[in-house]
Amino acid sequence: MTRVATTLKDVAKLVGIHPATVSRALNPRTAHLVNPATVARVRKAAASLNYVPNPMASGLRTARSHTIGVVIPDLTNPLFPGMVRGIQDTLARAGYTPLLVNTDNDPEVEAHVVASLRARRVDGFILATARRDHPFLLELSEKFPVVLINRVTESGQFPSVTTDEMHGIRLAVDHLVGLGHRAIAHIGGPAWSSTGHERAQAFSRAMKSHGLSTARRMAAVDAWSVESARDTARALLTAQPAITAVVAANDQLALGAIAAGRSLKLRCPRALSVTGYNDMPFMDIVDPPLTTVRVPQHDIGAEAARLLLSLLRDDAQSPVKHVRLTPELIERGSTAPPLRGD
Amino acid sequence: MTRVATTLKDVAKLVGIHPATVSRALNPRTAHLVNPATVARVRKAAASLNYVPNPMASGLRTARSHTIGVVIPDLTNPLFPGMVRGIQDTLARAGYTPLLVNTDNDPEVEAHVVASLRARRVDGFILATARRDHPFLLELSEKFPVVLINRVTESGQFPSVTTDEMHGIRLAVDHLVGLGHRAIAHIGGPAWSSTGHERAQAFSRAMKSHGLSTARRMAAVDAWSVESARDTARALLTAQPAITAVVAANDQLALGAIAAGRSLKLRCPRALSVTGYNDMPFMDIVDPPLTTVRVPQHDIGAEAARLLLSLLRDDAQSPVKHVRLTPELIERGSTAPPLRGD
DNA sequence: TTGTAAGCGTTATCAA
DNA sequence: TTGATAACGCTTACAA
Repeated sequence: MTRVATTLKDVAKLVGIHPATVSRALNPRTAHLVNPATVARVRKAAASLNYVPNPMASGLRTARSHTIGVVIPDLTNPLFPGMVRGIQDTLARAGYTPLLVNTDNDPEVEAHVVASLRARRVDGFILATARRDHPFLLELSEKFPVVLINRVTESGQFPSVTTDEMHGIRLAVDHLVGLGHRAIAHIGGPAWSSTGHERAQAFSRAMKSHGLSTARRMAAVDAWSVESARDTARALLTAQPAITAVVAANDQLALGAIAAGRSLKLRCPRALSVTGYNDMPFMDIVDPPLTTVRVPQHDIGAEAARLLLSLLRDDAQSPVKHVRLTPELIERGSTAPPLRGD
Repeated sequence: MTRVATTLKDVAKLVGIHPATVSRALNPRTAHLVNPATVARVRKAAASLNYVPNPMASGLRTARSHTIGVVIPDLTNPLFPGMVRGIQDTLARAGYTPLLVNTDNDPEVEAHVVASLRARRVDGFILATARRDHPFLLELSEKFPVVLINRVTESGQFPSVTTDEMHGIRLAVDHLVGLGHRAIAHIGGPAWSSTGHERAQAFSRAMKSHGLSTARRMAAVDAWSVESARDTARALLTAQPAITAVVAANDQLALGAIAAGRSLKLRCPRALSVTGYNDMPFMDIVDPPLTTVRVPQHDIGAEAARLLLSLLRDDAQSPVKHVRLTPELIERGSTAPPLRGD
């Protein structure tokens, strides 16, 4: 269990030069300052000794950890692993390491984990926690490069990577209207959620553009869970029996809506069509296979990482960038023409 | 974007004492060496300045990063997020940070990511990559505390956290036999996989203990994927039409077996019963709901982290520990009595 | 109980 | 083009 780490000094001794020169030779940004022949000898010696720079030493000296804080609600929510891999893959290629933490959608936990990441001296943050309030976001962004995932603020003042929620929800609504549905309801996300909020707005507009009413057909859940959606959808479907289709704000809520329908003898898709959002893994083999709006999870993560890396490079304050990706509709078995129009 | 970090020196100046004393006062392991009154003053001053120790500085000095390398095949495989959260939650409480990397089941990638974790000076490793060969495992374990997840070596020489595969597979076989099945097949994992290997062995023994034959009823897939399982199961079911039930080595393979049966007009569960292994998210709402062996994902991760932490504490070489957790059978809709015995 | 001082492995500044 | 040196912030003998 002995840890023998070779250092710059060891390499220097082997080559017979000063450690500082070894440092310069090995660092791509300073290698041009040193005699190419020496660089070659240093490289060879370093390789032969399995020299690997100590990131704690260089981090201490340079005040950069080459580490990025990644804050998500919950890794076991199937929406996130794809995004996290996009982040990991992209950061790794640039020599950065993500430090991943979960908030469980609890603002206090979020404050705590962000503090712990700051204690770890991360160089920047990727935040995938889509709350509408953002108590410490402004302060954080003054001190660190921050990229928001799946979430923007009203002011658009923070760099972000999002999908076009308006477009995604419109795809779902258009699809249902195309099938002949008129009485379409929305099961929205929790009130504190920014994506939930946006998708509800998008639903309103899409319906309006078709000249359809949303009155008494919009409900919001307490939590992004199948159970919460089941209760909410059940109440809504009971109160508004004319409803023939539901646009849910994400896949879990769609599954809840389908379960609610089933409990009311409204089989999906015959008596009730339901669309989801996200296209989580296995949504193609649930019963019935879920028609849903697919968001490019890996791409979102990759773009967020790229954006943050560019922020890390530019000391100059370039204008705040927003990357917007386009979702697509995946038509499966949970949607069908209504039994009868109304 | 100015980074102002307070240091020990700042705190010392405020209190009017030497930085070394501040260090001692703030470190729980040395606080007893310092006057309680001073400790109190230091704590107050540190809090007022928002002092947070710089882990790069202390890490450089102590040669410990308080960081753990966690190596998994692929985060987007639903088996792993639960385990990772178990690891994260447990390590965080002990002040350790996991560094998560994926191998995509590629030994070369694995070698690369392990090297990058060593470069980052992790204090130990949790390896969830269940290959039967282990080229660098011995060397790695000589230099670092290592805990294996979901995998043991024949010699049992490395600390590990596993589930009782023998028991889990037996639960599935007993369940099917109890339903009246006799011609039970096994769709096994890839040849390189240690869990695949063990579950196949477990299947053989469980069948033997019931006096049932496994001849020509065991196949292995090329990869842990639904597609690979579909092809393998299709071939097996075509060649051995008497088969009435399949024990799959994991949930994906079970889904593939169900799809294969469907393509052969063998509806699950009426004409073909299928069991899975792991109980991934949403296996309760696929079509049909999957009967499967549930492994306690979060617990596995948590136990692995605990075990590694204990290794980190004990310099003494205590005997190699193996934690074995017990899986349970979750009976759902993919299993039923056979149409007719044989 | 506290202070002193050295050093962990790098990088950056300055001088040669 | 290279060498010398100091410093990053912390911990830990050792001395007082």
